[in-house]
Amino acid sequence: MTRKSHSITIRDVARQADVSVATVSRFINRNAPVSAEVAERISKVMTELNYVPHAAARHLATRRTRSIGLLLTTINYDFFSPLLSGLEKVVAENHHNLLVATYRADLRKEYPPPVGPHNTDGVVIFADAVKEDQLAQWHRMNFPMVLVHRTPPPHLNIPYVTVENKAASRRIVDHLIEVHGRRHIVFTRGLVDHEDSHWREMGYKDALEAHGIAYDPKLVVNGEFDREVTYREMKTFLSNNHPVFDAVFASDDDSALGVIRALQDVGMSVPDQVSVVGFDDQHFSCILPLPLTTVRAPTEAVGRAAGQQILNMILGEPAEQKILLPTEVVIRQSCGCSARKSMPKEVIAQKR
Amino acid sequence: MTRKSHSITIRDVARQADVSVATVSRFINRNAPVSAEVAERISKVMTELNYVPHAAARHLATRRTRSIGLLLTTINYDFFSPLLSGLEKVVAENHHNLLVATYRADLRKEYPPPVGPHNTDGVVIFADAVKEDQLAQWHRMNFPMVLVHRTPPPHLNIPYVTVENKAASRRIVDHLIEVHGRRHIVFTRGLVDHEDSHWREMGYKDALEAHGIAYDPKLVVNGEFDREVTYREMKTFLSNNHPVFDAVFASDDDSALGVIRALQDVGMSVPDQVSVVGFDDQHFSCILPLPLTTVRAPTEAVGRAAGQQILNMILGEPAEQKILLPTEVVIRQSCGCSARKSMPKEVIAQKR
DNA sequence: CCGGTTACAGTAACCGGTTACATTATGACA
DNA sequence: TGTCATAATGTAACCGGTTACTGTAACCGG
Repeated sequence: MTRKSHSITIRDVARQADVSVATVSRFINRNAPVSAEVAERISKVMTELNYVPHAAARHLATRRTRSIGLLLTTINYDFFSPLLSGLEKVVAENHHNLLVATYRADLRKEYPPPVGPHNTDGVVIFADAVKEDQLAQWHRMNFPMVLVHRTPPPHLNIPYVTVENKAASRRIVDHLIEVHGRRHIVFTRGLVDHEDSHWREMGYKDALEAHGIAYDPKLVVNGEFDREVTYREMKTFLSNNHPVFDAVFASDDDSALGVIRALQDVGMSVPDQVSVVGFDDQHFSCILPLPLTTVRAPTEAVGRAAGQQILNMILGEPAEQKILLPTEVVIRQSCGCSARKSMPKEVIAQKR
Repeated sequence: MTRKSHSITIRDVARQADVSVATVSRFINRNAPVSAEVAERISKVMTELNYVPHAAARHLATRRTRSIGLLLTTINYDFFSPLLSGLEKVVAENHHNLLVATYRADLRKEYPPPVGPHNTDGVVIFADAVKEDQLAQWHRMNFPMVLVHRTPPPHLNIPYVTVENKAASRRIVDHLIEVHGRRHIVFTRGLVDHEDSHWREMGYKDALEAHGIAYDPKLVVNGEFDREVTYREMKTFLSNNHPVFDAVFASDDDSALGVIRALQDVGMSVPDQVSVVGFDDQHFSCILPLPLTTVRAPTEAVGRAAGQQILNMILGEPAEQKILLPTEVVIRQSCGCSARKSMPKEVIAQKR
């Protein structure tokens, strides 16, 4: 209110340095030669006046915001920490800003996305944070986008970066079958609209089929990538008369925790009676009482790659249509493999 | 480049709806009466044209960006996930945007802070992300700021929100002394410039003094709030001839992990020989092989409070000068208290 | 010495909104 | 009926930068 805020402008600098605003602008942006003498004068006045160019004015004139948006469904989840970290790093290195926003489904009717062409030069979109029609519209107007942990809808060639879900899921379920002789494997599904969940389930099915095991929909439990939900659903599963099972492939590490707890509740021992494996290799997975056998997803690298991509697109340089980062099965003990006697080395070595 | 981007402007809408730009503006901002008939027309044209006001133009005209900045030293740390989550929630609820930026010390010489008055209507500053002279300058120009996990320098009455460090540290060290009879307690210090670390050390000293135990600087180890650093420093500590000790108060949970690993390396048993306690109650702390006795810091609430504060300041409403959120000692097993037989309930119940 | 290039600098239009001020129509009230 | 408040709308200046266009002086090869 009444922020008269005699903010000092480029004209103040120009006047004080006895040059034109154009010259000051050129000096700031180094996009045209300025004599050493004048440069010196401008520079001095700028620090004297503590001048910082007004971003909005610059944006308006250049039609570039130098900021990129990140659209998430939620932040409240450890998973996003490395993603954000990787993204912010490359965005900052390239002198851009990062606008982080969530766009929950219930807001979609009433408001347009909080970040978009009006706001940013491009956006990174996680999973199903925005709907297809919005993607299509932005695509039509050539607005730079990179999808993360999802693929574009058909006929929209929007670059995306995600991780190898299916093959790794296949391998970790193979491990359960081949090494531990498990044949009745529960899958706790993630969020239904989530491609990660879909492909992890595909990998699961693949593994079953490859070993001549029939897919039994009764062995699939909903978990929503959530520890608590998975716990509840597993309890329900266990309290009804359920098919025999001897292993659980949880769609992520967090839900694996819910699974383990539910099993312990009813007195089933992990990993002796039931092997449990997860996905993601989150920060906590290696330091659990029963270190989790899981699939390592390079989430920080996903963030970096997405940042690199969106910056390329903004600069008009070519972007990869598809970046699929490799994942890796990490054998620990929750599947039944032998225990080490102390906390694993990686507790320490693991990059934060 | 050559993004001709015939972005549709308010004048396009005005022309098509056969009204003036002022009327359209008034309709959009609902800050002056517009006849129902005209409103209808404008509304229709707007959706037809898919018009979204250009943020920069609006910012320039109103001198308000409707976005608030968050300045961190680093993101790569699970600790920030709940902070961000809480902050983003209230910022979004109040129709503002969140600009997340890191400002590492090595950038400070060369660049001004990536977020500031040129960019945002106010900033939330974590710990020592910006230096005192910068704080002073912003304060002088009345730029809204809220400090988080730090207090303002003397004579700058900048509102801050942080957690109760000293009293809780005192209590958890009391616990070590009174319940477990420990009297030779190592403290692994956090980052030296970090107030949290400072006050946690003060609480530690208080507890010692209250029990007539002399403070021994040889029992203080540097840890920098970092698992790996703490591990290394503890190893160094243990390999030189060190004073006898029977407990460790780590300045945060992450470093407690490093401590435990270092102790296990040299064959000391936790908690039998040495009690270990931490601070923060991070997401993983309750699911460790040895669940950590620690102090719960309400980090998500800190984020929410900071958001509320900065929004108040921006709206010119009064802000609390100081918000000190309570912390709570959480007794688990790493101090030597009795174990429960399965994973603690809170693994499930804990809010994500 | 001349035409042409280049280095350097200034003027002013423009980016797309907001809003102070002006204008007209309308209804209320004395 | 004249006065006044109010509703509804328009005109144009302004926010603080960038940049197209223009101009001058210095420099260069012939």
